[in-house]
Amino acid sequence: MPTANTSSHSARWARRETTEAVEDYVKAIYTLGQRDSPVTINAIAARLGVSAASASAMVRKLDQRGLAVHPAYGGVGLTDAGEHVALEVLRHHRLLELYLAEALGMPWDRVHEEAEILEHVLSDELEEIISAKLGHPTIDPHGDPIPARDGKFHEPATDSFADLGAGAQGVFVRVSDSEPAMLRYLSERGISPGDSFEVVERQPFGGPLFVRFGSEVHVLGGDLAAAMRAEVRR
Amino acid sequence: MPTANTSSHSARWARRETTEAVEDYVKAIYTLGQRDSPVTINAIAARLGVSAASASAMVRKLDQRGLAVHPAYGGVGLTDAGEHVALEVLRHHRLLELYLAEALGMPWDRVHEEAEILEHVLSDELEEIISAKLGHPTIDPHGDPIPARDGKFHEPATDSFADLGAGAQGVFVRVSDSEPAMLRYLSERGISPGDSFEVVERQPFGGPLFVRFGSEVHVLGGDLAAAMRAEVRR
DNA sequence: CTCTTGATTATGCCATGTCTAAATTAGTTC
DNA sequence: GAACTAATTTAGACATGGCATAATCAAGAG
Repeated sequence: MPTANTSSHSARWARRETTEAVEDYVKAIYTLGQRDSPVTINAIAARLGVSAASASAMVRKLDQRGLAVHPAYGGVGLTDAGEHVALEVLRHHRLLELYLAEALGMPWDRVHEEAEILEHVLSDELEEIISAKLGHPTIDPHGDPIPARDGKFHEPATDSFADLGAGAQGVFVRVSDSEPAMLRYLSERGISPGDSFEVVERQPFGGPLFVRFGSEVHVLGGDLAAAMRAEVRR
Repeated sequence: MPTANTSSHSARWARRETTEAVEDYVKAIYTLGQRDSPVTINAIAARLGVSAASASAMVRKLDQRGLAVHPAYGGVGLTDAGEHVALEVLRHHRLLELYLAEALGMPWDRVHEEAEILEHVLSDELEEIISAKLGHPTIDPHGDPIPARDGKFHEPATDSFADLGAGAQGVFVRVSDSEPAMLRYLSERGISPGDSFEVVERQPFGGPLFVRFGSEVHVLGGDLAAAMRAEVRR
């Protein structure tokens, strides 16, 4: 006959005072803010696959909880607390990706979605253990930095392949939102995050790119090129 | 403007058609059934820390979903499907415990609660990888069997220390419900799951037991003795 | 100054799971 | 076999968390 109103939800969330959805929103705001500022409600809604109304409502909650700031009809930003949450989730995500791939040998096109689940559930203790096992890495195999436990850090800017011109060189960093199908397609062709490339040629009128990875030249176009992101050497 | 009614809940549960709570109930029914049959609603409620009314309602749902059977006012049992779920969760749990302890060096008094969380989230793929990494173990370090991916298996009966008499010998298997505080207490005294023991003497009137682990004799009584479970050599 | 686009409310729905209080049933005792 | 007790089940609600649609409302573009 327990008197405490301990719903299974509260039991589940007792471990952390943010829900999975809250973490996803905060993460979305953070990553969107990396590229485009200000972050719009619509962008968040699109990223998360919800209606604008829902995003608006949720962002208000984040504001009330002190995780985000959004002046009416203005851009959405994160408070320090919100950024802290975002970085923690991001850290979890990248450590997990790295661990799953390196230590467990999980194929690269799978680690993302697996990490997407586990990132919300990873305890601080386990996070620490994993980080230690990996030798406290500061960048993941994509070349993306892993946030320190509490520190901020500089997330290097990336560009979509669709925006690159001939002659651009750099490192293929990731597929935006890590579409597994695209990752798989690419890996079947020997292209993996972390690979260096050079854009050999670009067809006009939004046409495909000819990109050299190592000695092979591949043709990339359409949604694929748009989704692929590069850290460009400038 | 997505039209599909894809709530974050459904998104979360799309990965598995059972919720965390359902899995907990099924697991509780299974483990309770190991020891005492029939399994009563009250026992489930107590195990899960909810009211009997809640347990009753939930068990009805399990019945409707074809995971459990419970004749009105009768004992609760699992269907094949329910047992399948229970064994899967149990398998997850034990593999995780083993992995966390063996591969990641997490202290024993912590692995249980960590596994309690992760067991609900472990994908089949990751489960398989972990199992392989561990060499497809069939028993966990407690001495408890790890269910095969689909097979049933015999879970050896365990007895509470509180029920043992002088002269009883066996292996200390686990602390019931894995109370971390008790596990910690025991491990500080050099007693771990898997250790062999012999009951040297037992004080009458529900008094403490004197139990030899290796060469040391320890005194165990009260809730501790009641919570400790042994696989007794008969 | 209108028009379009993005943002915000106003409502409502649904799913999960829980609780308390009041029946009801089953089992035990006299 | 009536009465009592313990276990179980209903009845009735509530809280949380999140989403959607429809209809306003703000603001910058022309």
